[in-house]
Amino acid sequence: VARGSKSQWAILGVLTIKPSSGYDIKKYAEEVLGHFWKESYGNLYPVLKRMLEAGLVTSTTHRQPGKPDRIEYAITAQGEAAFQRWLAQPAEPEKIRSDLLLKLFFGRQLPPEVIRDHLERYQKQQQEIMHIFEAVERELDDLPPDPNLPYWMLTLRRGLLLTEARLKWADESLAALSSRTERIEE
Amino acid sequence: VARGSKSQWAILGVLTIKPSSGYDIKKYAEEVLGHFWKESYGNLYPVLKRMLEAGLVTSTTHRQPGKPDRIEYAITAQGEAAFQRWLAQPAEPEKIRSDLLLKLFFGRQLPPEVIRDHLERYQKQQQEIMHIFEAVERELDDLPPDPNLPYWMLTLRRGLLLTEARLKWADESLAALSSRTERIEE
DNA sequence: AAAACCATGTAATTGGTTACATGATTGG
DNA sequence: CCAATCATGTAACCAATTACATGGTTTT
Repeated sequence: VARGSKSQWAILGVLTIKPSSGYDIKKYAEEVLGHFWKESYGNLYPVLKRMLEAGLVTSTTHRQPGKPDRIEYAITAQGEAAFQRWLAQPAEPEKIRSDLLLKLFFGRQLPPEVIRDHLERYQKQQQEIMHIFEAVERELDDLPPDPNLPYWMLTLRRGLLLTEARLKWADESLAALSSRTERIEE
Repeated sequence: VARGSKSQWAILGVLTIKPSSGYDIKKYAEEVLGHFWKESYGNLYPVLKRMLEAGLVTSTTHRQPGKPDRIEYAITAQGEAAFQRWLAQPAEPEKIRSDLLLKLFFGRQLPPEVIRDHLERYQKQQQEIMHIFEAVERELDDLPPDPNLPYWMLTLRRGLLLTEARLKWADESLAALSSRTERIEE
């Protein structure tokens, strides 16, 4: 039954909250899991089909005149068991491949202004992300008590702390860059 | 000429330092770029061949009796130009997909001990990584002056700051978990 | 004697992205 | 009236991993 599509687990996770269509799942992934998980339709729909065949989910089709059918998926007992097993297993380390770091590592071959551009662009991106996190934090604080809340907070906190660290790094890197180029221009 | 194999740029980068065999490049990637870049032989060798055809690199074969031939690649003027162009272009945002965060997000469905395991495993990993960074930092400090040094420091600092943040997160998450489970057992 | 290093490659598979195709409904 | 939302899917492509295949040399 098992086979390693990561997407599978994200999908099952969403379905433990409530039955959803492919569209719903994508939306949930974007809005809620967005800062540590991405899904694309081109992968989502085929994976859902395979999961259906594997008995991890069931589907019910709702006719909607004019619109395409809405296919709602729900997790099965088998799916729940599989999800539980996966949850308990050690997480795989993330694979890292950073375009930006690669460029900076070879940065000597680049004029300082371009390095500055790279860093400032990154800084701006991280600032935006930070604003989103802060907004989400306020939302969660205003939420009615929910047993899931502590776990959502966990992932949110990680986002906040990492983004903070990235901003700190960008700041200090820009500062270091300035002091170096000034010295050269003297 | 261009085409989007990320590996390509890492390879060209290494070759700007000195001509190398596939084996050398892999080693360099592991030892030096390791914390933000991974390469596998299964990708490296085919990509090198394509780059040869595209004129980005040249190759010279050294016969070694008994051993397989050693094929050394060097960057061409064309390769250098292409690398420069790539360096100056905005970096692509990293794609994020965190197994661990996904598990924690749905953590309510898991007994607290298992969550604790996840976090402690992560903590241990990050501690090890931290030790490596600290060792590298000392190495770089002892290095004879090199114009590349500031840029290497840049990437190292990022590793340090991010790992620090991850450790902080793990600590505070474990603490939060303890206080919650204690309350339940009272 | 075993482990680690040097050295290159192929084949199978996966896991996923992007672009394409279609089109009604709702909200500003 | 335009943009966004709802809604599903396929085809082409691709990058990259893993496992397999081979085998001598150096270090512990």
